[in-house]
Amino acid sequence: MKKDPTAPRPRGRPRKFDREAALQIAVRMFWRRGFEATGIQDLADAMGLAPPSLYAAFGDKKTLFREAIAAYQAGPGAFARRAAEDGGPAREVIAASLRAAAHAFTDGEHPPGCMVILSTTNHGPGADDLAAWLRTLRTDGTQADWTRRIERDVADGLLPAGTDAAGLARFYMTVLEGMSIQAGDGADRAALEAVATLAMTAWPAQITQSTASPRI
Amino acid sequence: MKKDPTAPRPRGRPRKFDREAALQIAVRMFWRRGFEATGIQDLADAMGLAPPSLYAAFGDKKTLFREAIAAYQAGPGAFARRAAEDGGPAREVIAASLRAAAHAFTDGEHPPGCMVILSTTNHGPGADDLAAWLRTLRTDGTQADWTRRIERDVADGLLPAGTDAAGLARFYMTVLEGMSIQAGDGADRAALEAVATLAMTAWPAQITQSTASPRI
DNA sequence: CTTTTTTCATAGTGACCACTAAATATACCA
DNA sequence: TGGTATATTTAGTGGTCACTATGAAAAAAG
Repeated sequence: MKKDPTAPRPRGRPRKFDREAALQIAVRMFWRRGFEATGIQDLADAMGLAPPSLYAAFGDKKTLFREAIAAYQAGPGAFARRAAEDGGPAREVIAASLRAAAHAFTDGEHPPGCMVILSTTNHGPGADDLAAWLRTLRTDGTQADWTRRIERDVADGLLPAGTDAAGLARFYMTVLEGMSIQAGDGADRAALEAVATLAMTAWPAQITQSTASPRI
Repeated sequence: MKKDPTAPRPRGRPRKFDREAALQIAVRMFWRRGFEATGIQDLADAMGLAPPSLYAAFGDKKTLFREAIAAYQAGPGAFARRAAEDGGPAREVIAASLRAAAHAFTDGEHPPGCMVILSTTNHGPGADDLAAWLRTLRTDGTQADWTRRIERDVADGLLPAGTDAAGLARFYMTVLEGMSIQAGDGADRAALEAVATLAMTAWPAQITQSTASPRI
């Protein structure tokens, strides 16, 4: 991902700002204020550039916002994906995600809460498309992934047959979404961890490992 | 609350619109789009008035917003207060609140979710005061009320000594806040009721009525 | 050197924002 | 009927919005 020092330099005048650093500034502003309340002028000022340089580097405001969301998901918002990578049972994955969220939402280095959950909860008609896109990131992303993991555990006999996988996944997504608002309202790390722990006590009775059919 | 027909009519030219109906329109617009994404022009158009009439009747935008929040709390947002009025144990009050929320958030007559939770989650620097006010409505309102009820149940012996009342109240507020986002994302009434039911399974083991000291 | 390519800073564009000055209309009251 | 008080309509105010036309500056290529 680093740039190749042997690569030929581009032809024109080199830009005098760090595009990646400027993108991180956009992430933080959109994260804290949302899409509509963040102005191009605010972004350009914080990045130390004039608006034309911003437009040349990132395109229009919606394009920049989409890239900022992608950068969030690849960086500070990667906690859920990382928690899912070990491929363990759904209960472990979700518990780890909520714990990681409690940590990430209160790390002091970033705005509180999850950018995907918070940054278009309010929007005018001009941002309906962005709001719909973020909604699919929530429901077809994390929540659908959790649903599939729970279904797999039911198939494996780890959870009772008849378990409402979609409902269970929605409950934990609801908790994650609420934790984002709580973080914005000032809840500290211990408070969010307590919320996560309490939420996990709602998990259905697991079938003991001895009676469950092992996964191949 | 109805106007007295024997009261003398006011002196000047009577206004030709229904102030209460106009306020309800403002409630719905602020509820759906939030404070900043709702324009005075949009409000005036929807109410069928010109901006000066709106300013004469309601004052500036922030004042109208505050009145809209008050109207929401007195009307569609009164479900939590109503659920609390019977004065029963905290578990019943909170369970009833979540059930009522699942119903209210999906009644089809109003925007989805809770206005107090949703309408300033994104805001620019110009609305910091409104956002802070709504935060106090959440944390010092419903959440603090639930905390006091849980503390009372602990004192009454209904819940184990050492129960983290503030943490338990925060957990259920987190669920309520998440339900608001889920409602906006399209979760239907049955889905939200399932979330509420699942959340209540996290309630700590109650002490049986026979062993608990009765409330005077 | 000159030419080409890209970025830069200046200085705007029209559209919309919350909000209002001024004139007119409609009520009550003396 | 005239005076007063309030509401209404028209037509704006300055400010900010996202966005850009223009030309100078800075690099590589010839």
